[in-house]
Amino acid sequence: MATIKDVANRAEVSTATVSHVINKTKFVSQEVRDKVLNAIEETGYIPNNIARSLKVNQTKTIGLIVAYIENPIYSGVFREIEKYARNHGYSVLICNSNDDPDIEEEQIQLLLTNRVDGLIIVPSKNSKIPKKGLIPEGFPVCFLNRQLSGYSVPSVVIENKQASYEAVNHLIQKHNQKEVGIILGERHNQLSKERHEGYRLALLENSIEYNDDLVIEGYSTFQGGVSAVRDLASEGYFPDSVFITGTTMMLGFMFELKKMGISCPADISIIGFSDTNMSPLMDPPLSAVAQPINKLAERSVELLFEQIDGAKKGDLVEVLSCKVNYRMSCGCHWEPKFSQSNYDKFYESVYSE
Amino acid sequence: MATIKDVANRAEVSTATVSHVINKTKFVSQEVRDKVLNAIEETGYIPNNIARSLKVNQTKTIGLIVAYIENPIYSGVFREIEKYARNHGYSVLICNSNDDPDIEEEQIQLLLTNRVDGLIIVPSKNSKIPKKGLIPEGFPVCFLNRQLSGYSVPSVVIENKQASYEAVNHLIQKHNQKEVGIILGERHNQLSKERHEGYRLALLENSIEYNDDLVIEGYSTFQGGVSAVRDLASEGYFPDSVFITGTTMMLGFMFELKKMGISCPADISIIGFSDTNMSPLMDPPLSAVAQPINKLAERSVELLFEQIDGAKKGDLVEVLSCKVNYRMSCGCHWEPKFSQSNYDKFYESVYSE
DNA sequence: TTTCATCAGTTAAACGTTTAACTATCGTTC
DNA sequence: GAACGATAGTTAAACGTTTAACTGATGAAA
Repeated sequence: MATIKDVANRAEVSTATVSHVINKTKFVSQEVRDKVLNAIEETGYIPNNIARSLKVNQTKTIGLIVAYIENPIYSGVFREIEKYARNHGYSVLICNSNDDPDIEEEQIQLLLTNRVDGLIIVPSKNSKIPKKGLIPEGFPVCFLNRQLSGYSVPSVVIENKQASYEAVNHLIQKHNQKEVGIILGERHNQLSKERHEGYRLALLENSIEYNDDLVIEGYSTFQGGVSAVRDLASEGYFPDSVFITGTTMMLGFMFELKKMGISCPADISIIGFSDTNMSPLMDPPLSAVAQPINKLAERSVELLFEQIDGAKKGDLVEVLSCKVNYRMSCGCHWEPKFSQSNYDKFYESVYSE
Repeated sequence: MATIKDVANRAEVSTATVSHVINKTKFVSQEVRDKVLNAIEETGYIPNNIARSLKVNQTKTIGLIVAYIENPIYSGVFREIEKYARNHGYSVLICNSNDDPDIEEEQIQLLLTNRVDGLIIVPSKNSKIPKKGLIPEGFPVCFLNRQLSGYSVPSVVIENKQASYEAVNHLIQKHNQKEVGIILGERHNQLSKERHEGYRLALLENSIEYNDDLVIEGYSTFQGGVSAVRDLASEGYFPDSVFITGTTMMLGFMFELKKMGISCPADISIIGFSDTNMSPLMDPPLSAVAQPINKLAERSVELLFEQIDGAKKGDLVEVLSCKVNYRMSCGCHWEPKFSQSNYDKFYESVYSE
């Protein structure tokens, strides 16, 4: 493969001149420039970014580690991060940790060894990233969507409590629901705690007594959603509405509901967490909390870039608020209007094969 | 950041020795090795893969360009490719072309400049990758899922005709359907042509007359699926079954069906293309053609590695057969059995937040 | 005519590794 | 004790760039 030397020889100039025309770092006369450009054309020269990176000590690459690339949230986040990064002249090296702390650690190693300029990490659930030793002091890092305490690393997360409050409050105020249940993943989990808090707050503000029987752990599984329906039914009374804090559980819940002949939203109102592109197509179209994918991506990259540019961010936590999309599963009126919406465009492109 | 020199100084050995203990390329006495290992520990040395790549002239990185990372097929393919690559000591740089030929070209440039050792490309729909000039002669490349003719590049694709034949034949033979429709994307499109062929073959073999009124273009859109229902209904007769060759169209079709009060599978049997993890959760659980994601990923990486190791592959086309998963939408009997299946595991992990 | 700034290009060191070629030491063997 | 092979480490060039420092030519000002 041709090098800058080959180009220089062919154009009968020095490598410095070639470098300068490529990078526009110094004025080069039209005549010489043309010679160089021709030589590049003729030799099929492709600049070697590896050599460049070595010399300038930066790779213009950022590393991204996500738990599951197949989660629409993360594939969306990746798409946005990559777009944003590319617009700023950066590439992204992405790794899939499978939520495995060991793989996660290995991947951090790998990315550091490849000298990425910064790291955006969705920490794995049982992350054991050492507080020091693995990642050099002061290295640009940003946590995404999940925060880890005790690190001097900024994170950008979503406002779980507010989202939960909003959804539950909506059920109470707009649909006059008095018995609202909530299906959490695992109660002790940080995310669940925050969502639980928002739930309690909404009850409190509407002077509804808290009833722990209506709080169910679904362990984020389909089966958990199925069981939740049974649990609620066996309590003798069935709540008139429920806020389900996970997509999997929601699917299980809906599935079992249908099986038992309980109709939504007639018999029970539902709001889910994590609005996806499937939501409007469900039966009934699902009302759900939408995570601000774009903002999540944008802010994390920005926080990273600021660090790359030298700013210290400490353990700053940036909290992004969520929007709840109300469709039919909570009892709202909603029209699909697919023809004018962008669903079509989305599906056409994304699911076209 | 510490370099190999710092380590060498601290351990009071040469850089060559340090290199040898890191890479295990030469015997080093226990005593010296320990000194080096300690020095590495003490200096917090992280090997610089950039420098290494420059020297050994390979980056142990492969480039992957997909059309849409959010398409579950491609995020799945990516996950598998990354896993497979990592097991062979390779990283993967992935780019999202958005099916835009210009972005695609730019990204190929970028990856080449970053000296990836090989390239796996899902060509964009209107790909204008130049036959020569952009990618150096003999550079390891593999096309994935879509093939481009006229290039000396191997590809791995799925057997569309066979899949289509199988699905349609199933409708005819198992469910005794005489009028089977097919919804294609665009008729002139290569994929559609192949699927169309499989459809015709199935009819022919079962001595059913071909009727062009039952072949509908849905342009791979949700709206196209909606229209297809209306078109078929307006023909006066409604087919008893239909093979829908795209997820988006299938969603639109199902949506409109429900709206018109046509029941599936009682009134109409449906088989879709592209089985996803949503299929079993649909109402009714969807029968669909499943693309062999793992094989697709594995074979493409293998083909690439063989080229990296020096083999010439020409324009070899590797065709992978698909499996049709028969659930309820075609009229088959099917039991969810979620508790024992791996759906739960999948959803638990992937959609947990 | 001298001085000196500007211009357009060159020289060569440096980035952090790898690795072929080399060296010094120590046993063996005859 | 000479010759030699094995062992364990070192030396230094090379990979393909960038870029500070340098050079030589040109022309304007004093």
